Amino acid sequence: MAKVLTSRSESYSQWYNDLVLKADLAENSAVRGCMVIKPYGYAIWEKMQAVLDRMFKDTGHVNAYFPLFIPKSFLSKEADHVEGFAKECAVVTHYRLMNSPDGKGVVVDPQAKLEEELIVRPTSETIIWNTYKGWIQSYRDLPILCNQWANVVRWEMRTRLFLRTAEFLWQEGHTAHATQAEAMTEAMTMLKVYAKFAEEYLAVPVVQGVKTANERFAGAVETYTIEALMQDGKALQSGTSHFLGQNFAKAFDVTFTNQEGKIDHVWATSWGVSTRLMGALIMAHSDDNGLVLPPKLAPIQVVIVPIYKSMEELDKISVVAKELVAKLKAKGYDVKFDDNDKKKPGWKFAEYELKGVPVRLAIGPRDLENGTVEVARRDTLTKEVMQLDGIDERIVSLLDDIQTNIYQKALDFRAASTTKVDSYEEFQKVLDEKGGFVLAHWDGTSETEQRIKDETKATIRCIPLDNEQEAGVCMVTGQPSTQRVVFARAY
RNA sequence: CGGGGUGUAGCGCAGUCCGGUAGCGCACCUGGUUUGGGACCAGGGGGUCCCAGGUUCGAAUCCUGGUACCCCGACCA
Repeated sequence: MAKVLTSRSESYSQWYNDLVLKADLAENSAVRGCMVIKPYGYAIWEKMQAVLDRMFKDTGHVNAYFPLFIPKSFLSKEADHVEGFAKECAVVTHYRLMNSPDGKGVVVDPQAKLEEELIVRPTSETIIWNTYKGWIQSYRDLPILCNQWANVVRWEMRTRLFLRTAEFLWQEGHTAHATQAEAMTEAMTMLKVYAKFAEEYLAVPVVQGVKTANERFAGAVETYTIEALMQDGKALQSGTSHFLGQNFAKAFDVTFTNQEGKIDHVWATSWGVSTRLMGALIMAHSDDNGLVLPPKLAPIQVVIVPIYKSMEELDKISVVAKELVAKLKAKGYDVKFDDNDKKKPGWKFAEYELKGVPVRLAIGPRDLENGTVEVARRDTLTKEVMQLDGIDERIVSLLDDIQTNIYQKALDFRAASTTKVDSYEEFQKVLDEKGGFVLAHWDGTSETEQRIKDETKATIRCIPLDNEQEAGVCMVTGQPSTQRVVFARAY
């Protein structure tokens, strides 16, 4: 088979770049740091959106939409928040262009300078809390459980398709509550939603945990995260849920009258996942032949390739194939019968492998004679001839098997890539030679965490929820510690 | 934002050192033979050589300045 991808062993990052481009997921655009998500890639994102949106609705949330632009003054109201985002904000300063005096093209009209500059949202807490102020008077107005699907802009210096782009798509939930406990429960609920989505749909096992102060979202009291492990041993933060306390309520003066008639600030959360999940999906499962997609999110779940010599043969195969397509579609699956006469079967096989289609069926003259069909599964690259009769039922269970199998594979990989260490020396050795999650004792200080980051490039990904308590000493300072935390080099 | 590399047909590249008016593979078009793992033969079309200046009789090639992408750092989801 012609090799179209750099192999993972040769260069993991090059493999990733090749794969995103060759599988037609996305490409770089004319705008620095911004990508074009191509139809095949966007179809995966749409499936993610559909599932997540359902999960949000099922947990009581509603969708709304807030402006792309945020008055500059809003951003500076919460001190930590502005500090966290100031360095990567795009700023709108003018609202009009004019013909260039030299006749070549257009220039910004200096007359059209904005009174107050507008920030292109890097996240929407500020504009939303400014809005919520008008929505909330009493505890009867609470909770507010809004989500928005939107694009945001963070002016990154170095970008990579899906993993870090200047503009990306995401959803951001913003909730307002009467009590601290309720807001905390909300942040947890959404973390669990993300974990469930990652594991059941992306087929990516995740560690749920809380971030350290160093890694916390700017403006949050606590940041909860789901951390996934990629095949190269690096961690990928795949979703975050923040307990914002009363920070934004105080910054935007959002108060309410509680049941006792007293005025209090509102409690808040925010939570989001982005097109970065595409990166997690790609890097968790795919191989040197191309994408491996979990059936639940694959745009095409089953493809049927006819093998034929004459048009008469194709016609006969089409009858069988179209019948099967109808059956599977009736069961809710996305099926494609590729009767394109311009491409040969071998080409199609390679192409659908590259694009990660979970199940490929081939039907040729031999199958018509024998009442069979060749079934190939993408995850294991194995083929089997099965009876055509009842094949739709077998495909349904096969798709389930594949979904389970790739999750199990990722889970096994994570187990094999998780190492407990008790000395700083061993820590560094494991990071360099093996990678993955490294569980170690830490004294709980930002100084030590920063030192480890400076010296090893590894960060604390999270302190797992329900973490096993275990007396020990910090591997760096020797100070007492009550539990191990998860370290890794990360994307 | 620092260091390095690369921009030549849709894609991947050679040509650049040593200046003389652009080539290879794949893809594309036409015809034929093919079709159970990226078919073959024959013919054909396609280029402001990243952009802007400069040097020169002449620039893909030399000089200056931009710009985009890739890799490695710093920053971040």
